Amino acid sequence: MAREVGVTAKTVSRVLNDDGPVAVETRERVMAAVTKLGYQPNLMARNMRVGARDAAIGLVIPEMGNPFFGMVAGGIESAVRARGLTLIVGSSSETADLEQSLIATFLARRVSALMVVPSAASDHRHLRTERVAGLPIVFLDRPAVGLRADSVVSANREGARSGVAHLVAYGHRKIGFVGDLPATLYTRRERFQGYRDALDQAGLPFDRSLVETGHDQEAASRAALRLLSLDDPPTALFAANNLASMGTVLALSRAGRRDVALVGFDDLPLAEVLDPPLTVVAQDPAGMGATAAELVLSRLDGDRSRARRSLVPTRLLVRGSGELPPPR
Amino acid sequence: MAREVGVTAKTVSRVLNDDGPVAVETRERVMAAVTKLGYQPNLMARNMRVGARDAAIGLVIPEMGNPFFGMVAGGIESAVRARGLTLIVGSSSETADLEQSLIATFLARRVSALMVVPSAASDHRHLRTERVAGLPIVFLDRPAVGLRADSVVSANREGARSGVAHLVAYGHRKIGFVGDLPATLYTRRERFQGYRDALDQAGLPFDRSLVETGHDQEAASRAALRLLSLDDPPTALFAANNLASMGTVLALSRAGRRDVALVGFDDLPLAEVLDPPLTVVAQDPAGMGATAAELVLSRLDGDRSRARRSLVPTRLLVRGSGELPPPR
DNA sequence: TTGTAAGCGTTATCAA
DNA sequence: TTGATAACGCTTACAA
Repeated sequence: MAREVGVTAKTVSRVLNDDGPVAVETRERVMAAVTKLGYQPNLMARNMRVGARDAAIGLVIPEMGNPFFGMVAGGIESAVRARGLTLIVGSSSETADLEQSLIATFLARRVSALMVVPSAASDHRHLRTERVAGLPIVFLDRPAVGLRADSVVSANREGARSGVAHLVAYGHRKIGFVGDLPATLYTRRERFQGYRDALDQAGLPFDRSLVETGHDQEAASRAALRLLSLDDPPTALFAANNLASMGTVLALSRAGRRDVALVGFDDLPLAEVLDPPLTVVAQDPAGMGATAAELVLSRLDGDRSRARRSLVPTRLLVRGSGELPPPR
Repeated sequence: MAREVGVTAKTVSRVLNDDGPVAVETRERVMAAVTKLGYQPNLMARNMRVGARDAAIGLVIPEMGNPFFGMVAGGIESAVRARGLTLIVGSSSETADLEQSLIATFLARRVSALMVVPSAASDHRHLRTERVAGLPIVFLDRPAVGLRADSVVSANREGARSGVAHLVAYGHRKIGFVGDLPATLYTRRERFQGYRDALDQAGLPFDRSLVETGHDQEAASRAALRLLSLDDPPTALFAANNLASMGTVLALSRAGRRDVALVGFDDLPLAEVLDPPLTVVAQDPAGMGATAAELVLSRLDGDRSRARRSLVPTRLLVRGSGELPPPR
């Protein structure tokens, strides 16, 4: 395009890429034309010729609106920015179909790497070809299904165990579990295991009726209310994710109950201001993104070691709601 | 690539695009090879040949972690998904430089449209060329600077006015303003104007000492505390964005003050559970994203009418904190 | 210091 | 129904 202006064709390329030698006067004429025409070299053409992949990382998350994934994306982006990589994000609405088609789009686009927060029912066998071809693929928050691949997940089980053990340490012997759906979801299962671990370690019996489930804030709220209206209700609750926490807080607030202890998994913005302030097992979403990004970068740099699972530690933030003693 | 398998070259293209006539048997052989090799046509090459732009929309936001922008992105994405467009997101960290370089990357990538939440100090004159070339460009949350272009923004001024008028209606005559930084930011200025509008309409004097500022939650908290410790302190506060709201709530909670009325701009997740529940002027981030997306789509469909500014209405959510009367 | 030819993977055009 | 050829905008390799 800019070749109309000066006189040449590929000299422009030389100028723009600081490639071969260029006469000062030529360079200036070219640059002038470039700024005048607002010329932008076509990246697609360049990549195709060079055989390079698109300088982008494809990220699939279940839901854009969820701040947890927003912070994950933020962690990735800042870790990756220095390398000139941009982030392409798509949301799967937690469905396997959309996830697949997003991944297909990313692959057709020849992204440099793939990062996926798998939806509940998805399967990743079809990515084997790409994996062996050397495309960096990292799974976030939940591991891959049917594929050995890198993954970065929270210390869900240990975190949940510590949260529940905290309640046990304050004297609770009947502790309700408010989980999300579907119950087959990796994080849900792991955190549930942590809950059981804590009970086992304390020699407390597992009571199936103390487990309730809700897939959004309102449903979680109802789930918490069901637990509280049992004949022999729990004296403490453990909420297994941020929506469950919010729902449970809502339920307690509506019921005017300030006597029920509560520990939530995942931190909330105003946790400190609640009454009582909310004790949580905090995750580190930005750290998770950054860890995954570093893993991807090392893979791009040629690290071919075998797939690893990275565990991002959680932190118990003691604020009040988890330290309420059982009534007596 | 798949041409090794069958016998042909561009017949594959015919099959994959349902183009010319293809023998049933040929089609089957091709499809077989495609699935066997996991073949994905190279989108970059296709776009280059067809002269089409990349089927992606470039979105620049100031901060990934902020749920407000996450919801905006979500609104865009779902509105645009049906058209087969994907979303490319970059964050500018609220700096003009990064914003510019992100935009340049998107342009080099030949995105089909550009959506920008401008950072505070940026200027968009350089986008004129693209605009006149017909590239859809929409500014979100804040309008463009130095460029006539489509924009979709909240009804900041009217929303703020109604929030402050609400406080006035409950008898307050000294109302503090907790804003964010920089004070030159469009949303900040508009909401401040709304605040003044409400005072004017009520015949209340404007008092410069009742205006304080903080650029994050902690700073906003300190700002609120400064207002409360004035000799003649305000009986009500208006917080001009979500961070300011959270900081103010924090300050009131720490100071144990339940007697100060508060209206926040932008809703918060647990607003309902706070004590007192938080009255807010709610924005509609997902709606904002959807509106912007529809604007872009109509532009892509050839709508060349002149640039328009779309105002997304706000909604006053009455919950308690804004209805506290002044002490007497 | 600059130009020429070729080719990246795809599709439009025309011929077989 | 299929193939050959050229072209999209760029860069590599080599020649001028």
